Amino acid sequence: MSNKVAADSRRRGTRSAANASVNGSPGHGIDLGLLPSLLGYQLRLAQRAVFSDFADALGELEVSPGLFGMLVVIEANPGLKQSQLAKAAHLDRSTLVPALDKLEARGLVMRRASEHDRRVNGLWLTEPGTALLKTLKQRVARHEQRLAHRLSRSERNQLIALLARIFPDRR
Amino acid sequence: MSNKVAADSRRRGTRSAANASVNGSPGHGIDLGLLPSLLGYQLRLAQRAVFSDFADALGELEVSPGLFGMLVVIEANPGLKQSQLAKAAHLDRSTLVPALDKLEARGLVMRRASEHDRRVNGLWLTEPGTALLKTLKQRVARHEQRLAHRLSRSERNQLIALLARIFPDRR
DNA sequence: TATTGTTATACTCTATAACTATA
DNA sequence: TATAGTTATAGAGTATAACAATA
Repeated sequence: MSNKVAADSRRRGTRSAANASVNGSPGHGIDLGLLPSLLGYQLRLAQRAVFSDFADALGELEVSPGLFGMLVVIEANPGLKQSQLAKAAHLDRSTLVPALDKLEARGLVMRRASEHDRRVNGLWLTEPGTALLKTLKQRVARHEQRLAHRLSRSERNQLIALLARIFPDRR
Repeated sequence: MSNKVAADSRRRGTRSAANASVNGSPGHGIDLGLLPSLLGYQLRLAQRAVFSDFADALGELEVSPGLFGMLVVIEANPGLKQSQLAKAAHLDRSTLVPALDKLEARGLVMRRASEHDRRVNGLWLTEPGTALLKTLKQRVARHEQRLAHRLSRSERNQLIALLARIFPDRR
């Protein structure tokens, strides 16, 4: 059976066994088969590494990548409504509620009912929210540097460009 | 404040507003600020797209990327023990238990107690498990093709290589 | 009727701690 | 004592369905 895997790999112009030792793959002697040749697999590992490093970088500030993104988007679009933020974050509007509750409870974000349409909550950063975000951005910048320290700037830019091209149109 | 973001972007040699319209970013007119210039953000979006396409590709077979990976590794390492599979999959050994329960309940995988050390379960694919995995691999190959249809083969290979280089040594 | 925010609920994925049976 | 597998439990993160207020 593993010759079948090898055959598949040969056809694709990759070699999984070789990959396994070249690849950042674990040194525990387990054969990962075709996994290292799969985009989805590499993406999952890379994201795991990135999230873990992000958490280290922000440390005691206790802001997840998702919450950081929300702060950035609110700052860039003061007064936007929850449903707009949900769409920008690719989240259901019900999913956003507890996240905003958290940000509001920490005094970083304000919901303010619209005067024109009283169904709507506009979202603003508070002054402490703006201040914290400034610090967060500095840490995130350092995190990005650390992450990509094995890549040249042009490789990093190319990586981002390649990633951005993968998305199916629908998403 | 958004001029600050722009300044950051300028310093980094990227332009987030331009990115936002070039990037597969949403057409809902919300400014994503510096997010599109961040590796972690692009990685998250790319992984979302990949997982969704993976699910479509495997459809009624109802096998997640994680379960697929386990089947591949068990096939490549017949008889490996649970703790080895957990390590290869970057999971706690307790996390593996319900996943294997599922695979065993579906008749795809067998746990067999070792004769040498009765604490150990060796893992094997069943005959139906091997047969299903063959089908899964075909679907995954098509999924990978579909995913990367905007990239040339060399771009795809380069993307995988760049991703593999991001990992911090520790992981 | 449709939209906005909310609640209740549930599902997936993951981890930690404590247990058991072995070694 | 240490290891392998298991259980109980909990915490993110996410979604769907139904609701109240408002348009």
